[in-house]
Amino acid sequence: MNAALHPTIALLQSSSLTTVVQQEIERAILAGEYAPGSKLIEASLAEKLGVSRGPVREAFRMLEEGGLLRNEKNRGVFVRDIPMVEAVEIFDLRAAMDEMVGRQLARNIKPSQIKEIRAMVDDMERAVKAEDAYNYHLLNLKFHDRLVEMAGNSKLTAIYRKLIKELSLFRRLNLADGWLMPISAGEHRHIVKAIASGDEDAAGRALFDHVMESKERTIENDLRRQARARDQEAGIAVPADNERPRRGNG
Amino acid sequence: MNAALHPTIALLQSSSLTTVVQQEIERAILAGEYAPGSKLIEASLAEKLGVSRGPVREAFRMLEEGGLLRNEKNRGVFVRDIPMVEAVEIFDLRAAMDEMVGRQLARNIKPSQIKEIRAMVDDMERAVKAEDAYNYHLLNLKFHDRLVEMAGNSKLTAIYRKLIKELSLFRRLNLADGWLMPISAGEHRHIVKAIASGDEDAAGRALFDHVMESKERTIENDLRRQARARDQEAGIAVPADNERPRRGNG
DNA sequence: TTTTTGCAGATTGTTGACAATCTGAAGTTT
DNA sequence: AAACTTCAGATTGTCAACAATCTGCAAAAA
Repeated sequence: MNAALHPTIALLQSSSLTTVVQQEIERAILAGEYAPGSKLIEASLAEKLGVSRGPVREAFRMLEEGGLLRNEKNRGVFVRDIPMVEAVEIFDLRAAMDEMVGRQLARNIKPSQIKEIRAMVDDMERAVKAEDAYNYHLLNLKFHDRLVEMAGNSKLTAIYRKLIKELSLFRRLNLADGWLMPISAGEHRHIVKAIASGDEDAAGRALFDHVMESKERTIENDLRRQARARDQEAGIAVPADNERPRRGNG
Repeated sequence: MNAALHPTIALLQSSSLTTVVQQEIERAILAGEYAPGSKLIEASLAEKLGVSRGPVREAFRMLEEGGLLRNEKNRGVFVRDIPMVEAVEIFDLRAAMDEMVGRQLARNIKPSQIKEIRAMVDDMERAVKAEDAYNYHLLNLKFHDRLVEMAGNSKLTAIYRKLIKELSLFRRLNLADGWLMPISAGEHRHIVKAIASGDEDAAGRALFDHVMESKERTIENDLRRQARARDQEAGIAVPADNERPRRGNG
């Protein structure tokens, strides 16, 4: 009888080799094991994972549609390298989505949820004091993800997460900006306060502005980085990136 | 050497059997040739399209990720049937996106573009006078698509189009509401006016409200429909014809 | 030297075959 | 009659082989 799906059963039903491969490749990419621009070879991956090329190809098509890979016919698939303009576009989109989230939460958030996100902000401030940039980064991702999730729009949540994944391919943000942590942390506290106050406009604006600030920081960071690269290029030869596709204009 | 990709060459480079199959299935679904909930059989489709099952499976994975198909392991893929709650979520998301579009256009739209969208509204009003609901529907889609496109955020455009496709699987909106055309048309004229005035808030609100109105109409439509179905069920047995592609109202 | 041409190996695109699983109907048992 | 079992046909999951295409290098030509 088809009774209430036991979790183990549900797991077996959903996981085919294709989905397992897809998840593993996605994990590896997001973990930085395959750098943006690098090429993924079907046969090698298939062998490494102990499957044939079929499931690998299917996983490639999923990740391609998901925005993590780029495919050039007869040449191969590459980890996508998000250009600056696209990162900016994503930030603008995120800002609109987060504004929507803020307004929604200001209207409907429950006391227990307020408590939860306050605790997250506390965790982040602890990370700031400990100057633990990496942990702060993780907590920051979790904080925003949780807010979106709390807004209760599953479609929004799904798309938001996709965007975050793509943005994580924009490695240039590098979060070397450790000195900005206190600013970001302060904004987070302000966001929570605005949400808790129930003021839709304030909460929406707080989140919108926060994302836009983040965007500006990223842009400045990138400009500095480019300048530094140009300076170096004047003296030393630029170390040619490995495995860059030639004909690519993604 | 690597001169400006001749269009024909670019076409051949991008089109593999997988992509062709993917586009054809997508076209068929959006044209209503496969009803939501109906099952797609790999072998049949492969034979019909004159290819083997491999490319069909790869296309399935792409369309699955794209939100048009649903996969159940060992059972097959089905055209997704968007439930009411998800349609509502999409409307809410669209509203936020369209608001963003409105604000952006109010700031940056060019005179030639204003002229263009004014012409589109004129076309729609002609369709209203002719009581041509189908054509109005197409023009309406085109109008909103063009606005989003003009906003100049390609990521936003891509996601917006995906959402519209999914929404089109929510057949229940039926656009039997021919009598609402004049209202919708009036809102369109108001949107253009707000954009042309350069008032960000007004333009954003005009588009936001327009989408929300559309959402409300869809909900009411669905409630009426459910009520009707319940009435019928009291007397006649409900014909449960799943799994049958129907030709009909496109 | 510089450019062109022509392989040989590597890699992707496609296919058909086989294995695993599901579906539904018949028959069997209770 | 209702529930359980069996089983054949249909369908999906996976694999390995073959075909088409690309890449890089070396020989030939300018």
